[in-house]
Amino acid sequence: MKEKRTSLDDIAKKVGVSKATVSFVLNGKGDEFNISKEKQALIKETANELSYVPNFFAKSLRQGSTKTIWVVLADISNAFYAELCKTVQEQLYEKGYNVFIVNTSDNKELEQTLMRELIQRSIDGMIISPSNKIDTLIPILQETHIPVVFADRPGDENADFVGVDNYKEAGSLVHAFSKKPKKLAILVQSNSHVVTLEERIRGAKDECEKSSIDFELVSLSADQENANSTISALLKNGVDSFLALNNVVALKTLGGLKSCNVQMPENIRMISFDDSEAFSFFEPGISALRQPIQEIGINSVKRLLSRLSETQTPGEHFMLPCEFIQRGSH
Amino acid sequence: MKEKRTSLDDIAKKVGVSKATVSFVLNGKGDEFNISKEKQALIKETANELSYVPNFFAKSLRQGSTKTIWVVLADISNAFYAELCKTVQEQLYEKGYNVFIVNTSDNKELEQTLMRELIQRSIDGMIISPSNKIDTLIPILQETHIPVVFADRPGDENADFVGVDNYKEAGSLVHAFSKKPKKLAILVQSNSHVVTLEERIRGAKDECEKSSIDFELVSLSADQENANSTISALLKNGVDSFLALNNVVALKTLGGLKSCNVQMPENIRMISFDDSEAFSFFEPGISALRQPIQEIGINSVKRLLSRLSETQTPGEHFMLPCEFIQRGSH
DNA sequence: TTGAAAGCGCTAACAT
DNA sequence: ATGTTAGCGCTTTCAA
Repeated sequence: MKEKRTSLDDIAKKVGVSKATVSFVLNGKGDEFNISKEKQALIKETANELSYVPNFFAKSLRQGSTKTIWVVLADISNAFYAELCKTVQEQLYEKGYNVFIVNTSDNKELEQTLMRELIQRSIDGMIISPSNKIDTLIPILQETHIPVVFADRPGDENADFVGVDNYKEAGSLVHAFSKKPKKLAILVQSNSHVVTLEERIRGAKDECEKSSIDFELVSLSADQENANSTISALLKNGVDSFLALNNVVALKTLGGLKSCNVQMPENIRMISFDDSEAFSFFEPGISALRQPIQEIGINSVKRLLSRLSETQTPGEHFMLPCEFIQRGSH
Repeated sequence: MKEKRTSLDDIAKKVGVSKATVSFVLNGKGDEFNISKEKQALIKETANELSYVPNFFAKSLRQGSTKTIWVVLADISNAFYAELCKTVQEQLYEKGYNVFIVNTSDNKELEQTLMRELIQRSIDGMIISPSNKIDTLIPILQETHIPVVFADRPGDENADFVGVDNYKEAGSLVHAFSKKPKKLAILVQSNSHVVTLEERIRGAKDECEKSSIDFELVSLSADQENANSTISALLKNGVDSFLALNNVVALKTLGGLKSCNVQMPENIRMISFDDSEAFSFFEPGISALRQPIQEIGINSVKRLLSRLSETQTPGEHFMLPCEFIQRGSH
């Protein structure tokens, strides 16, 4: 089966020259080494004939470098990350890099294995949204000197980061409702314990306390039926404003609200942290905070590339502003 | 800066043994080769101390194999593909494979470059949803004997394929409306020319003709304003049933319908080919054909793995059934 | 104008 | 029980 790939040597033998000559020609250095036009043509032709493909590993082993960047994310099925890595991919491709996306499914163990692989493969750089607490990653990352940019979820102080100020933005949303909330429900998913969400919670809470707004922090079940009854209970309990802290929760909240048949925005108001394509098609449209996903991607790449050239700059944190999209639900 | 990584030899020298011994120990074959416990411990310790990380390229070059699979997709920001590659990733990870996702952004040139890279890196296998017409890909793929499974979008007759029967499924949707359409609008995006969509169009058209249903094939602009006026014109034109041929178009259609303030499903009905998380939260819920994304993923992996072991089976096409989700819009 | 040969880091067959 | 050595396929210096 494995009818061995053609190697440089095969071509050399067939043409009757040395490996070196073939290597020169195939790497476009034929003229530089004054190899005769005819010989060059012959070599190229033969390479084609034998459908020669250089061995990437041999090449990498020899030269040490690979034009490869990894993008490591927790959950690619989340629209936010999908959009992010699409942008990153496009940016990097323009610069001649291969980019591989690796989905960790929020599997911390996998993430760590991956970090080791990263070093093994001596890739050029990495953009990551870590699901691990950073402390477990940093030591691994420090063994290597490969540039890493954290996107969306921050690393530590000394690491580059591009994202938004979740604390501040969440806080500001508390004041975005058209009527001051009598009672505000701050909604999250039951399982997730990521930094970004924790920051948003903290931001919303602090702001409520500062402005003496009555609030309740609520975990919504993954099951829609359960979520519905939670929402229903909240309504009975006097909640008139809903702040969903990410797009997944927002959709669940919306479902719950719909099942309770509320008047929005007259009696009940809601805002989502994270926008979604579908939000503008609801009646009323769902007002949402849009994160500058593309800008996050673009800036992550920009930062990575500058890291790739000048090695010794200290880590920087880039906080990009969000935009509040007013639709009708708030 | 590049303070050279520690190699096997460094450890060997420090401990005072040979490279081979170190290699054995570090690969867990210490006992097999009867290397003394103390020496083993010492070697491992030293490796740790020097924070040794094996060189992936050297290893691959030597052994020929990499436990690596590529998943190549046209557009990762499409929920369908995002879900698909999440499933694939999880399945493959369980089997001990590294999976890299590559997003081509429907860039055909990039896709071809990638195919070459694929061969260069002698990865173990690939799952792909091609954006190129297959004829340009097949010759490249045939140069190698690396197993490839086509998911969602088929390759040629001899290649493995896992997906759905777009022709048949689209046809059946024509009959799924609660009232026989007076006039049916078949909606697509203005730009996309992918096989799957073409099949769906063909299926819907043929079925309309067979059942003498008046229909119109409509390209919806990417711009929502334009899309809205298109929809409005259709309504004026007597269209009472809308069949959106993928999730993107469905959302656009929905927006248009909403802007026209129609009564659904009394006067106007709509169905989407492709489900979306948000559909159940509209009023009425959007009835949709759900593709078995997870099953497509699972079966693609299953097929790839069997290809990986027994080499010489002929290509097979797996057509998985879809499920019609009745909500309220049809 | 071309070829020989060293060596990137690793594994495994073959010696001791 | 451990060391020696021959490559894997490629690039590149040095020699001819």
